[in-house]
Amino acid sequence: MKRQTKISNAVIKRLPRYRRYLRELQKKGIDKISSNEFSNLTGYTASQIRQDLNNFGGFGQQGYGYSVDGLYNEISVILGLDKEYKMVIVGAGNLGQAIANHTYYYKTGFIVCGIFEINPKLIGMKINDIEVMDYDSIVEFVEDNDIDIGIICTTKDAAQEVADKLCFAGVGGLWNFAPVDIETPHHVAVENMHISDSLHSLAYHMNKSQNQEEKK
Amino acid sequence: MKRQTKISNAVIKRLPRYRRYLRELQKKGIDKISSNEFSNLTGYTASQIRQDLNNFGGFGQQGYGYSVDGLYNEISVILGLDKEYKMVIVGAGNLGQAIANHTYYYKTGFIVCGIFEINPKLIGMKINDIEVMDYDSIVEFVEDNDIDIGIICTTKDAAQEVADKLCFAGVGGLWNFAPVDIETPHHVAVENMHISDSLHSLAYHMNKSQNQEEKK
DNA sequence: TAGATTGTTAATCGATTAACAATC
DNA sequence: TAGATTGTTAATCGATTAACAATC
Repeated sequence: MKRQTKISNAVIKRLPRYRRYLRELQKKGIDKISSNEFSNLTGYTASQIRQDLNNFGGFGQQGYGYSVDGLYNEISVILGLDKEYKMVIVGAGNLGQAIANHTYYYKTGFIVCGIFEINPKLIGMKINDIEVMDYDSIVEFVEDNDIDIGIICTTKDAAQEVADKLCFAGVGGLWNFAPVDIETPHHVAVENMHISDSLHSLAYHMNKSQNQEEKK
Repeated sequence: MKRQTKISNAVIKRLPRYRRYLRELQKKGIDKISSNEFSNLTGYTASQIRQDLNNFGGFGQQGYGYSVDGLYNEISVILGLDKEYKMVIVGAGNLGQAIANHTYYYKTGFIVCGIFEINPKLIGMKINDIEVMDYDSIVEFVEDNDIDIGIICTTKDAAQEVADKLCFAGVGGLWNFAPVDIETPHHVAVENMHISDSLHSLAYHMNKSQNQEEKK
C-alpha cells in the first residue's frame, strides 16, 4: 500500500459513482468483480479504476479481482459514510422542503435536525416531523445540537451571510444550493450544487453541433 | 480569432460561472474589466480566463480589457441562452415541484410546459398554472408541443425507461436528477445532477484532515 | 504450476500557467 | 508615443492510459 499525501478532487468525485455501481452489484448478488468488468460497467478505464483505488490502499487480490462487499465498505469509509451527520436547512422554500423530504425517506447517515426561515408564515410549520424555526435562533441551535452540516437553500443575496453565521456557529461543512460562490474559513468544507449552471451547460451541449455547422 | 474544433468540457463548465460574475458587475454598473481584475473576482487565473475566451473569439481589446455587457452577451450566445427551451418534468414529487416553481419565479428562457406522473392522486393537480398530467400521454405531448428538454425527477429505477421514452419522443436534452447514469442516443445531450454524490464528496472533505492525521 | 489480475512505474495526453509579441 | 492589456505560443504541470512485474 502506497501512501498518497494529496488526493486529487477528480478522484474523490469518482468515488460516490463507484460506490453506486457497487451497490447495484451487491443487490444482484454479485460478490466479485475485476477492474476490467468494472470498467465495462462504469465507463471508466480499468487502469483508472485501479489507479484510483490504489490511492487509498490495495483493496484487490491479484488473479482474482475485487470483493464487491469489501470495496463498497472501503469506499464508504473513505468518504466518511460510516458516520452520522447532523444537518440544518436554511430556507424552507420548495427546494429546502424537497431536501428535507428526501433525506427523511431515504434514511441515510445524513439527518436533518431543523429547518430555519425568516418568513413568519412558515415558522412553526412541520415538514415530516422536522420543525421550521426562526432563523434568529439558528446559532444557538447549531451550537446546542452539534450540527455538522448547513444546507443553504436561500436566495443568492442571503447566502454568504447565512454561510458566515453557520461557520461562526461551528458547522464543519456547507452544502450550498444558492447560485453564488460561498467563502468559508479554511477548515469548513463547501460543496456547491449550482443547479442553473448545470442547465446552462446542457443548453450548450444541445446547440454544440449547430455551432460547429455554422462555423463551416 | 482562432477556430477551435473541440472545446473541452472543463471550459464549458466555467462559462456559466463567468456569466454569473459578469451579471453582478453589470448590476453594479461596471462596464469594463481586465482579465486580471476578473481573475481577482472569480479566482481563476487571468491566463486561464483569456485562454478560455479565445476558444470562441477575441472578445477583448488590447490595452483596454473586456466590455462587461459585450462579454456577458457573447457568453450567453455561446451557451445558447439567447434561445427558448420548452421543458417537461417527469415526476411531480417534491423535487419536480421545486424545479417547476423555480423556473416559474425566475423567468428565464427555460419554460416548463408540463409535469408528468404515474401516481393518479397527483394527476390533475396544478403547480403554478402547470398541469400535472398522466405519464401515459407524455410521448404525444412532447411530439405535439416540440419539447426540447426532459427533466427526470423519478426514482432511479424508472429513470432509464423515462429517458428512453423522452428520447423516442424527440427531446434534444435530458436533465437528470435521479441517482443513476442515463444512456441516450448520441444526439441527445445529458446533464446529471447527482445530488447525493455531491453530499458524499462533502462528507469526504469534512473528514479529510482527520484521515491524514490517522496516517501519520 | 499456469492463468488471471492486481499494484505500480513509465509514457502519453490534455489542461493550466507563463511569457511575450501584437496592438489598442 | 508610452502604457496597458489582450491574443497566442511555448513551458509546465497534473491526470489518464499503457505496460508489465509482482503475486494470488
